[in-house]
Amino acid sequence: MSAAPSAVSAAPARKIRVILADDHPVVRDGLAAIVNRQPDMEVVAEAADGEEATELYNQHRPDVMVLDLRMPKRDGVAVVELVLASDPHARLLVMTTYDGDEDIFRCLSQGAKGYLLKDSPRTEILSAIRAVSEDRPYASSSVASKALQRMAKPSLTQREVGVLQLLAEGRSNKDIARRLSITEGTAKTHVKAILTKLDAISRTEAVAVAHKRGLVRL
Amino acid sequence: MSAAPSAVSAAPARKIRVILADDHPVVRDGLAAIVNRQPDMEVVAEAADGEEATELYNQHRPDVMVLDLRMPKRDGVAVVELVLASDPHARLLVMTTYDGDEDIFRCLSQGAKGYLLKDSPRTEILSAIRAVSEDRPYASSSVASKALQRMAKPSLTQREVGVLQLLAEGRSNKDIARRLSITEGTAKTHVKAILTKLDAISRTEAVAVAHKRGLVRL
DNA sequence: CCGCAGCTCTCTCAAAAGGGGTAGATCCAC
DNA sequence: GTGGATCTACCCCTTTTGAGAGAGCTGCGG
Repeated sequence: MSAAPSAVSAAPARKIRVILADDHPVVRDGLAAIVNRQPDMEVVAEAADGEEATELYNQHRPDVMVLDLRMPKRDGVAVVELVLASDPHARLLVMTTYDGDEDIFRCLSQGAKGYLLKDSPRTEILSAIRAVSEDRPYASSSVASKALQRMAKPSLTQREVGVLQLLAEGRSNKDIARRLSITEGTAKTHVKAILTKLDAISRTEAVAVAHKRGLVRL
Repeated sequence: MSAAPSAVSAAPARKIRVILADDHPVVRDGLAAIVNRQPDMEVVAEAADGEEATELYNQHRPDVMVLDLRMPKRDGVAVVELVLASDPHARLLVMTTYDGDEDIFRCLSQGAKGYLLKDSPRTEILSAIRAVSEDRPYASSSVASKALQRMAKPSLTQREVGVLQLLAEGRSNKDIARRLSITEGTAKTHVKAILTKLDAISRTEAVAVAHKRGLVRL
């Protein structure tokens, strides 16, 4: 970044170099088509999974990497972590299908510069890439509002997330206790805390809420 | 189709006319890029929702329509039904993100010619389109095996599906009974049947199984 | 006409879940 | 070091759930 920081405004000479990381070939092609249609952008590499994404980032050091949140081998959160560890100035744009995925916040708090929904219109995708390439943060409007809502709501502790995961698999309190090596009473205490925090009446409702918020995986 | 049925093998003159229907612009662009790269295919229209898909089909009468299963306004199942009602020879290729979505089977049994996962490689997508355009059925290998598994397993009755939906929302038996205007006892009977058929011990586990199998929506 | 599947309703009983409160042990931050 | 959050564990009590077993009613197909 000391080598060529000269991004003088009226200089369309240097294109925004983009890496795409998504496990769906169709999505990669679609993004590539959209990006390459722009005179000031170019796709320099494509990754089909998280490992590849990390490697290709280090090989190419692009201006922006567009990252799917859910990928084989290494998910978006892990890629963000690894890439930023090796390049603290990396500009990462995280993309996901699901609105309300809890992992978005994990990515953003770890330093991803932007967040985008997969069903966004082309113009929004391009705005996001431009914003992130200039180191400006970008978030879908729907996410900005969710972020606020989320702040208001109490977050689950680590233990509670663990219990919730088992809850979502349909385990009983007794079963949860056995798996976590705690007493059934303690398991019930955690479940009660989860119900309160998620504002649910029953464990089943808690699981429904957790799915909606992307707190657990399918 | 009586006008020009002459699809003599060595006649690359007439291209396979394709309509794409998907609510994600990125996916449409990706599919369009893949299809238009082929010398013997062309995209003649794109739809962003189910209503548009139905209209455009009737306007263009393409050789193949590639349909996303989940779309705004009208989902894949409904589009398949409507299109086949107006054109019983329509060749429809249904596409979805989720493996194991129960609706696939509904589409196929209603007459969709093929099924495809969104994360399929390009070659598979093209094979599927070619197969369907020639009126040959096509299904991802993973689906073929699921179809068999599914046959073996007991299917839920209409009522049970309704109860399961409420179950997945976290409703209690009493609540389910009220909403369906039946007694709590009857609700319990249905729930018990669901537990038996899904091979679950608790209602929460039943919901987990239902999610895995795509029996309920988020 | 009979049988079967689906939906409804009833009953009993044991187990699980949920709501309330209390409290000791850590660990971390102010 | 005091306070707060977290994890652990326990108490009592009510409600809900799940298992088992019947039984009446419909509508459809053999």
